[in-house]
Amino acid sequence: MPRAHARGTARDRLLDAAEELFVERGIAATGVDAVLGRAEVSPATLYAHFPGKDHLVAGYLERRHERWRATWDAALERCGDDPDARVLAIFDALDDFPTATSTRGCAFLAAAVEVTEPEHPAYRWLAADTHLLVERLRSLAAESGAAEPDALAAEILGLYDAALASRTRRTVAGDGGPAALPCRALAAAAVARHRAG
Amino acid sequence: MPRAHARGTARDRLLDAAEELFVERGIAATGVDAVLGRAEVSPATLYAHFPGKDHLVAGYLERRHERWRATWDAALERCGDDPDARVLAIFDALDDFPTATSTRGCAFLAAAVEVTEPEHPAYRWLAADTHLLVERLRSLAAESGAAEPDALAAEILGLYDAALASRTRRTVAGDGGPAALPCRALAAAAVARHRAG
DNA sequence: GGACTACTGTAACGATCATTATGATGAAAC
DNA sequence: GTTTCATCATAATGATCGTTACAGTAGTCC
Repeated sequence: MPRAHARGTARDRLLDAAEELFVERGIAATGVDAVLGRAEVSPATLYAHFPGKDHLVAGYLERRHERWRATWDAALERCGDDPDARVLAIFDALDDFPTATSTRGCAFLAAAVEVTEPEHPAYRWLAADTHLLVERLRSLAAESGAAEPDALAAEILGLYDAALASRTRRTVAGDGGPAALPCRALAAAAVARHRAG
Repeated sequence: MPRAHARGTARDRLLDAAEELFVERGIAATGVDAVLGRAEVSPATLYAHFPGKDHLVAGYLERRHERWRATWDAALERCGDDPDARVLAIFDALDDFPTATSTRGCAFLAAAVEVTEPEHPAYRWLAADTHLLVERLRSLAAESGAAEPDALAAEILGLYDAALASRTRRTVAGDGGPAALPCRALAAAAVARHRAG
């Protein structure tokens, strides 16, 4: 067993460091050396686990994608069978998600700014994030009795994106940022409206 | 007069090229050489106009900020004195804005991913974008008779951010993207609700 | 004990990239 | 006509950065 280090395996430490730094400073602005330093890992070990920086980026997004899915799953479990609560569970997950205090927006939309070529190994995870959100919200919207599940799903996703974008806006604008958006309440109203209409 | 070129002055061509490339491929991923090539400008000329790449980024964001403000102004003018239409004018401006067909989201939130240090000469324009949106929407919300102008402004800004985020989502997700969001109609409902409530 | 494994630290390599240097061109200003 | 100025094309410079190479160490397995 390769241990000896107090903070988990080298691979985990690399992904932890990559995630922290990529989210804070951006992917391109973060040198491999910075990741190695924070992870307390030597260069050879990084390249033993990943073919290159591109795949480290992909690994970071893959792990974050799975963590988000698990967080959302757990929030859904807590809702039991209440269809309305289940549609809104995405906002509970947003509060529960590790690094929920992040001052920057959606990590996948942020990565999409820097990873623009479909051949990039991380690109598939950008698509995976949107796919998960769209498909799951559509199912949940349908189960809640919405007449137009696609339209309700788009509204919920819009509120989700708005919540994350407002984090960035507050970060860059300081005091001049927007007021907090009551996403959950607005989403609940949307659910009711879509069932009534 | 220094002309001779069919596409405007060297400075304008530099900013045009920078804007196109930075929006398409990201700032860090775009080399100065690529900007020079598209602008048909020599390196010495670039550094005669800008102290460095950082200031070229700042110049690009400054010009885009002013263009957005002018587009919004024009949309407001067309609304005359109708307070409801004036709150919704931001969505008209979004349609009118040059490069409205952009497949990527808000250029300022995108730049905020890559420009994270407040000392960067472009940073102030990130803040300026949010300030303009927040302050102007707050004024317009108050003029529309909203009981809580800040809350209405936050909702409108949320719909604006949602509209731009969904562009990125559709780009990365292809067919699996979200349905189009009827932002203007949703915003109109929010305006009515805030006056009634 | 010896082979194996996961890892270390440091240094070098090679490519990329922002920036600077240089000398020349061509049109306007006086 | 000469000065001025914005511009050009090309090459060099210097720093950064991703990647590789190398020699060595500590613990596991048989």
